[in-house]
Amino acid sequence: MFTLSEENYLKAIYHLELDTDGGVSTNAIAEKLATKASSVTDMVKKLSEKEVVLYKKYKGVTLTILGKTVAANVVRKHRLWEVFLVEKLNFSWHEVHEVAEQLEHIKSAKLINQLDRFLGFPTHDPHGDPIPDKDGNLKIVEKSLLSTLSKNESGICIGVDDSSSEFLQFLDKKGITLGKKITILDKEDFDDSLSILIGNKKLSISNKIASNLYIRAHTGQ
Amino acid sequence: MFTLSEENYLKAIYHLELDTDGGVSTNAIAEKLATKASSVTDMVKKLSEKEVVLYKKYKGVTLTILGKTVAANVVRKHRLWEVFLVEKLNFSWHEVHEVAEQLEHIKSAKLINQLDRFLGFPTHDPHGDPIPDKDGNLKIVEKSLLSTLSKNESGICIGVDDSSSEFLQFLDKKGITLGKKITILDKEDFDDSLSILIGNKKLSISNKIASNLYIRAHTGQ
DNA sequence: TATTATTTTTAGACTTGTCTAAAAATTTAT
DNA sequence: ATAAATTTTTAGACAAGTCTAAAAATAATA
Repeated sequence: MFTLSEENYLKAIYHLELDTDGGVSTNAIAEKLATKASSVTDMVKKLSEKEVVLYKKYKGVTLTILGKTVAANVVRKHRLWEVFLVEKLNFSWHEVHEVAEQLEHIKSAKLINQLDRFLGFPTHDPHGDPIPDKDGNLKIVEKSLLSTLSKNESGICIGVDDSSSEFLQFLDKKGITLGKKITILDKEDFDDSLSILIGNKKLSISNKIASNLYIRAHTGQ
Repeated sequence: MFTLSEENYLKAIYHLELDTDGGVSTNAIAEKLATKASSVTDMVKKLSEKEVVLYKKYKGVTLTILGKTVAANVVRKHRLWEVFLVEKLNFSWHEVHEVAEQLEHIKSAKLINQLDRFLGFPTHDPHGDPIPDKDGNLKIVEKSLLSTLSKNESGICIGVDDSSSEFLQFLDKKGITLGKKITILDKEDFDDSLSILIGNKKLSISNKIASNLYIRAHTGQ
């Protein structure tokens, strides 16, 4: 069994490994968890003894198969609870993270399996991130940033890169939600801003926004 | 804000105060929490400084108004989650306690208010215990033990005293559930066992069982 | 390659909540 | 009312997880 703190470290390493090649550095973990490098070293030794990470001094850490499974399970719980909060308890997508951070540590296999069933076995959380299955595997969807599309191309909005509360609230205000079709009407060379069609509305969005929205390719019109 | 441990102490004292006159003793708290008296003394001092209990050395503790509010809120959360687990996730009433012990410590006012609404503002948990309202008040129902009824009297089963997993599973097996009408057909002087009518079934139950079932008076036939 | 800068680890300390063993207070019984 | 038994508190220790400051290893730069 793992403590709350251990689970948080495993989750952080799990997320960091996704966009790092080679081991995850002590400092990267420290920054992600808002803690000190010395604390990370201590914990990483503990996790290494528990055989959930591989650790070589000064060389960073990687998750073992076991560690990856544990971490994916925490992520699974986090995302299922987010779905619950949004679908059943009328939370907005920018309100769920803080509460899900607590709920993800509740220990009960039956609870999470029944919750999964109750929610209709969802595959993605409210931010468009995939929900790992019971074995920790997640279905990869080929996705691209909205900013990489060309004029007249279109796609379905499937997720966000930056999931800060401010950004999510901004999207709410503009009416940009998951599942909507977005078409590039025009690209402005001057500042890389975009003119897009979403639903039946025309919007102008900055490149910064477009670089934080994920799109699934959408063939046909 | 209170730590998980502090909340558990407050909840224990809250429950113990209900059937104690005068302060709650150190040993009673220690027994309830399966800890040592010396640990209780330490914690009680801490709680006293936080002004949630009144504490006089060697004289036991009582909750302050603030302490009672905090404790009642933890109990409220525990019981609402129990309702959720049984009504929405198909848990049996003997499976809910352990999970609710974890869920009761999740901190989010919105979460618990929305959960309350989602469940239809229930007044009692699956064991028949009342759910405190937002201010910590609970509606008292005049209830009596089944064992105190006389021959030919009847009432509605509204709760259990002993909520151990074994007892609850026993009740499941016998078909004794909350809300059912129970009529005393006969009382056996020899061993104080009872012959009862529940639904359209006749059952013979021991005095021990009858002393753990709460009944609300039921006028009329 | 030698030196500087950065990253990582070690060493020692602190907090929370717990424990054991012994001392002090209270209660019970003779 | 004094002695014995019980309860409660104190004193000191320990584990988990964190921190600061200093040392060691690695990486970057001249």
